[in-house]
Amino acid sequence: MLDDRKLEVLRAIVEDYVSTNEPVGSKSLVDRHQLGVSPATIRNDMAALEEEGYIAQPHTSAGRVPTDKGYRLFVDRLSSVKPLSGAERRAIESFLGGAIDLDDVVHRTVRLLAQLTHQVAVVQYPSLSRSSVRHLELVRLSDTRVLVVLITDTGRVEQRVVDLPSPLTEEALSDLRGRFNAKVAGRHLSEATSLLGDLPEGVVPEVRPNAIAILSTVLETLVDHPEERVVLAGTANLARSAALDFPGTIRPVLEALEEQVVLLRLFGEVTDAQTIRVSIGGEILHEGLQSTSVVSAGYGLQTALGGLGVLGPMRMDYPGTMGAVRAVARYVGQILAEG
Amino acid sequence: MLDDRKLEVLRAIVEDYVSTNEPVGSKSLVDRHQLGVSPATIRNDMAALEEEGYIAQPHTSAGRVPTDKGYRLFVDRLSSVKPLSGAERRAIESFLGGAIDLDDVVHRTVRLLAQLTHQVAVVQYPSLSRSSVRHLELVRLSDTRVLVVLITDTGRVEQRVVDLPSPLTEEALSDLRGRFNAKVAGRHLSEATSLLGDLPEGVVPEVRPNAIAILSTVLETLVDHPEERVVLAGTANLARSAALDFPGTIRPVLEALEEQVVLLRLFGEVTDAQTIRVSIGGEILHEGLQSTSVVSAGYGLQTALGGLGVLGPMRMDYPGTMGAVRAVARYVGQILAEG
DNA sequence: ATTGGCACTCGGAACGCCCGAGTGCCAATT
DNA sequence: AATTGGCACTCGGGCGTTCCGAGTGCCAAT
Repeated sequence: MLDDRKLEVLRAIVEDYVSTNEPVGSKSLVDRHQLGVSPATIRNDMAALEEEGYIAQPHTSAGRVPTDKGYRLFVDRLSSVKPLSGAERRAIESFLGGAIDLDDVVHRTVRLLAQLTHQVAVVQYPSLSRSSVRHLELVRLSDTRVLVVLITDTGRVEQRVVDLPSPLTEEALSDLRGRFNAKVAGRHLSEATSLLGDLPEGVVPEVRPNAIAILSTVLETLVDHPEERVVLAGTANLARSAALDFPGTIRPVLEALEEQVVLLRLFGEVTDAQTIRVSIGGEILHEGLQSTSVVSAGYGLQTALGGLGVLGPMRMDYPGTMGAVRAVARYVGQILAEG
Repeated sequence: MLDDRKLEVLRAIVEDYVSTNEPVGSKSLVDRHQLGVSPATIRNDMAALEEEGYIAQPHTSAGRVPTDKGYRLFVDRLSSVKPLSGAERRAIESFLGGAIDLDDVVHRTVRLLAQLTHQVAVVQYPSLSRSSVRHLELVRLSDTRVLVVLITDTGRVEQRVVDLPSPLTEEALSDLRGRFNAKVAGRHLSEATSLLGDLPEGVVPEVRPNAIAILSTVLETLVDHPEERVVLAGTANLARSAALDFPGTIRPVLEALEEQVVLLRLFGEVTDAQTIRVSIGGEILHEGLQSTSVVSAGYGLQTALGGLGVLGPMRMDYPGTMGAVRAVARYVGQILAEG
């Protein structure tokens, strides 16, 4: 049904529409591309493409615009990820290289991504559940209050204050600290539940209630319900083409961006690193994001530590954006592995 | 020059314009307010107010709109901070009460503030320089790498990895940890520079280079150039009245909101808690924010730990917004003092 | 000092008009 | 069967015109 030329026409339509933001007609298509046929022929092809649902006209007597389905076909079969230029690669390297800690890495990454793609960038902190424990510190605040500080191999630091059922000496705390670290240091956080299960049994009876209190805080808040965090940048980029690309206002988009839950679903559901995912328009199951697209990837060495990517209007330079997201994801993976 | 009735007219203009978003004319003014005089009289007063620069007409034959100067007079002399309703107070209390750590307090606060005021909310993390040290932890990552973790009384946790000039044993590190904490625990971070200055002299010569390395990291990154952080929420609120309140697009506003430096200048320059500051339109020395206003306050017990507030269009409910900002700042101060 | 009267201004909504890009269809051509 | 030139048709959007009314400034009267 769709011969090569029709596909070529679709590609041309997508490319032209992305760059001009105007419905593209048969005449301008043959002018701007070497298709070797007349406008009338293109019109026939366009009618076929419209029949199949790849393109649509905003109104009669207007040019054609790609539909969700059209963009999807374009991304899947008509384009390839566009590698970054050498200058861009070097810029990424030097910009991310200067980071001093995890917060800094994440914030630099998100700003970089926003600047490279001219879209809204989102970066998830390395997921706690996929990190391992570097160190677990217990700090005595008072007789009956202890600060639990968990540090992961990716540099995340999580802390909670625990109110103890009974006073605890510095020595007993020291002992607990040793026991905890012996159990979990270097281990995956997801293993922690089983590893720590029998910990209270080892300590002397008087300390046991305190050990349990601390343990339950660690397990509940850090292991069972780990807090996932995301950071974003470049929201101003939405306003650039707002009137053109978003039906009424950009309000619903901004609202969606404020909901961590939504962002986590869009960018956090990654399992393997390296793969670039693209979600287009209606494929995104969120009301306010029906006219946006999301390009996301996991970062990390083999298993993904977290997700990152960008969100922008459907009318987006997919090859370029995918290239930028891929490149940034790779560098971030590297950097986190080193640090 | 400005008798009582003229001031009353100005107040009425501001109130009407804020609620209707339309230039207000002499006729509708006497209709909506009990001024006891005729439209013609009001017109004379308006001419005087315009002469003095408190109001302006968008174009001939239109109603009047308050100028920056008009809003300023309104805020300074014609309005008072509006206390929150009991329900609102209770909502704040219960919402902020559930926070589990500093991150949570800050994020809840900023969302709460955005929701109460329907504006963009900004909250600064407690400034490092105004916090005191709760604990300084040194974690040995390898023979020559140490992780420095600083925990403040407000719950902020800062961390840096230090590469050591020579290997360091666990015992030596323990010794250093003790010395550091003895010096600075409970002390103000701003005092740290002088307090820590002679620390290396106390340690055995072999460890001294390492002590200096750790010390310099602590001083440089945490004391001399402390990282100030801000969080924002409610950017979607900008889009609500975007077309009405912002000349072209909201883009420059969104851009300004992405610059930490700008936000810190607007919200971080607070010295005392409790005072509510209002900056209106042109008073804000930033290009993109000429048609916005900022309501900010410091939070903390007596000296401010940090700043918070909201940013919105100049056409804003100042009394209500100031009331919300004040109430939230107070609660946050309390909560941080407890935790 | 206040007020009613009055002429004047001007932005914006409503209307009609026309242009041109773009389409679909069809008969002719290869 | 695919391609093409020709042609009538559609319709959104730009443009000029008209019209309305809210609002103003000024002035003479109170």
